[in-house]
Amino acid sequence: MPNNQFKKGELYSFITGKASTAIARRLQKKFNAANLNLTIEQWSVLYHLWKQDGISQQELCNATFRDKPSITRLVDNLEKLKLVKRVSSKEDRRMNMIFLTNEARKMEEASMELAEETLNEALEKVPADQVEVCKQVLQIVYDNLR
Amino acid sequence: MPNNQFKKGELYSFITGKASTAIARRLQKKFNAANLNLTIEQWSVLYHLWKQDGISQQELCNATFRDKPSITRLVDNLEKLKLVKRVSSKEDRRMNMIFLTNEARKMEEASMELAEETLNEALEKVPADQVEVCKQVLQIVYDNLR
DNA sequence: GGCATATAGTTAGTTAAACAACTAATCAAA
DNA sequence: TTTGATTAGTTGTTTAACTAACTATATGCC
Repeated sequence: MPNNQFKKGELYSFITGKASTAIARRLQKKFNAANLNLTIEQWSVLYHLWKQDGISQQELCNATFRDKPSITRLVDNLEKLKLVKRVSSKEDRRMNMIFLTNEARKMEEASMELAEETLNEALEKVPADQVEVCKQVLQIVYDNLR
Repeated sequence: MPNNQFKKGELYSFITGKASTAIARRLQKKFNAANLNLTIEQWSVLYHLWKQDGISQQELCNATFRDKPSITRLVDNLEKLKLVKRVSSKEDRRMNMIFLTNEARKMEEASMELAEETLNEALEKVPADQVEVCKQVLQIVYDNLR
């Protein structure tokens, strides 16, 4: 029984993701306090667009680990906020290429600073090598379940 | 700078909790396949009630790390499913004590088995000592942000 | 007793996730 | 070239999270 690492009563927080929920809530509060009118989910889409925009909604699905309806609605809301624009592709008219507006580009620096700040608060007093192990475990978990 | 453990580009999955999302989705699929008509959130409430029922909604808030409106609605839906009952306390009439029905008690064993199964799949190929480190890190993160 | 304050829970409104069913465009193969 | 399958994206429905505003009960203090 090589993998019975969880006895009853220990599995709750692993499944419910208490830690990542707490991180997301803290970051959301920082956004609100800084008058960054963004949800964490919207930020997670912009995060990938800041690295490269002009990608399709399907590529955003893969990058953000969300399904297509979720991305449709997130892009809807980001468009309402005038942070992105849908441009239908000329090569394949099924596809929408998603582009950032200048407004959205301006938000990158401030929001990324708040994200790093949040993670540093979250990881206070955790030795770097343990953080590394934790990251690796979470990556394996993700790969195991895909 | 003792805590700058995250360079840009590494923080995304920590914040978005990709791993715990994947675990929850896998467990939900197992519930559906087993005709357990339960959401993961409903299960997370039952999880605490199986340990002890007859507790207040506020105690459920603390146990499940949710706010009061969330618990109100979860209890609403669990009541519709006839899995719990609200009984207003005689000592303090503001409080609802939440009790399991027999129906709900019957679901404990099967659902907990599926939860353990899910975690074992998630943690396949992860050495037990690394799982331990990961759990400790996530606990510290949670404590740091409370 | 009466008033302020705190606590328990509910309601309303917005955003998002999951799933199923759908449209439209593309591609592949007979 | 037309038919069938695949891919990209949208829409509808249910469940849930978060905030703010609300009701009702309890408590503490004068």
